[in-house]
Amino acid sequence: MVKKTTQGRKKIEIKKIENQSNRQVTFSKRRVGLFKKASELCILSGAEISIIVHSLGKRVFAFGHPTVDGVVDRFLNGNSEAREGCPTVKTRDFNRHYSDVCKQLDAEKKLKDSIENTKTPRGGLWWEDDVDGLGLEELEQYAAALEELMKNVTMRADDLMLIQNSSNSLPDGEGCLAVDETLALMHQNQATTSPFDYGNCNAAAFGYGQESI
Amino acid sequence: MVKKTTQGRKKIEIKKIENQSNRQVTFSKRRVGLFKKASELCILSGAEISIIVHSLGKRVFAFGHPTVDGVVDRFLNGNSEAREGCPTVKTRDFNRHYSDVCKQLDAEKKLKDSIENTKTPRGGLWWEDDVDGLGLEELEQYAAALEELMKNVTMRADDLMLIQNSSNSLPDGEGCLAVDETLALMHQNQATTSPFDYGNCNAAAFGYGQESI
DNA sequence: TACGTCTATATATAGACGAG
DNA sequence: CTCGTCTATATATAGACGTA
Repeated sequence: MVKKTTQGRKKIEIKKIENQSNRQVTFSKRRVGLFKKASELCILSGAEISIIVHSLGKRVFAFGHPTVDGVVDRFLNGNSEAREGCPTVKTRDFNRHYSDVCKQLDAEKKLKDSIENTKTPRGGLWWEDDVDGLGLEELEQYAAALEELMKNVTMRADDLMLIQNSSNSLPDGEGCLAVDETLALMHQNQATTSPFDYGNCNAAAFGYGQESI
Repeated sequence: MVKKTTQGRKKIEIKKIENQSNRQVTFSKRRVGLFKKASELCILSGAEISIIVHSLGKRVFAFGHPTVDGVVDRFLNGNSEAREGCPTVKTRDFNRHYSDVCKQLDAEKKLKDSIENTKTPRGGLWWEDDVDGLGLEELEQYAAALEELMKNVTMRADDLMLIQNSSNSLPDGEGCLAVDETLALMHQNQATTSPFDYGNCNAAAFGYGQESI
């Protein structure tokens, strides 16, 4: 019987791996692990997750959850009228302009989605690897997803400003009531804080060299 | 000695947790775990990662690696001239328009960054929890980050289309050489495929109800 | 060089509780 | 309810190899 060659998993320090080869391997393995975790979280808790990983070199990996489409459509074409009547900030026309691009991308995306779905029996989830250089379709989808998130954020920011403004300039809130209701419906507030501390995160030294990762 | 109350970790099936309470708990725990993994991956492999998590209810959680700023500036103000001379698709003016918004957000973000950094000694990493309802500043930052990613994606897509176009309409690529060089420099191609299979991912049933998560 | 596989071990975490 | 803590176990994965 030969000597056991593997002593099992070794403990490693969480700091940049200097050995290029090891780093590449670890990156691959852990990326898979991360995506798997994300997948599980999605399924278990029903959350919507998007992960974008820029490797040092050039690769872009992305993970995302089920068609981020319906929400987009709702936001773009749906009940956005309720917000139209109120004095919003400059983000509004940005949103409007954004709609056009989204439309275009959505069109292409929808087309490509059918193709993608056929070759991804998993259906709900889509992952894209090595986006640049190959997947124009994936990029479209990826972009659309980001846009959706973006819009969400912008909208929320817009909302907050709106609230802020209304409470400042017109404390009575007359004429903006509808919006406030919409907001309350969209996201009922619930403040909590959860501080994190993942060790020496600041120790991450970035070197944007021409690595092969 | 009392009877052992915990039999340790139990195996669970990867499918949507029906029990609302359990789901919430699992969501929190696993989200932390996911972020930690991401953090480790960032540090170990020196990658740049952004994670956006939309919980079912309204919360938005985000994780991101060191200031996604420098890249933005480079993309916005920097060497984007090389691309100006070539026939690009409609995404160009979108980018331009986008710049304005980015500028504004960047301005506010930069201001808030200093504040944020003071209260986050980790420096490199930033996380935002419970964005809506509280952090207008965080929203700005979040939005800016998304925008950056968005721009990356759009740009890549743009590039791909450009390449595609040039190879279609002008196979010789005359006049677009500079761009191709830029592209090659930006991301030297390297095609690989890594298929994934994380079990029954399609089993994820989404219910966008008014849950408390 | 770049990945699957194979251990043995380092971690993540489901469930149960206790504190707000 | 919403979270930290505490086990005991389910997973992830660092190294080492075989393969393409």
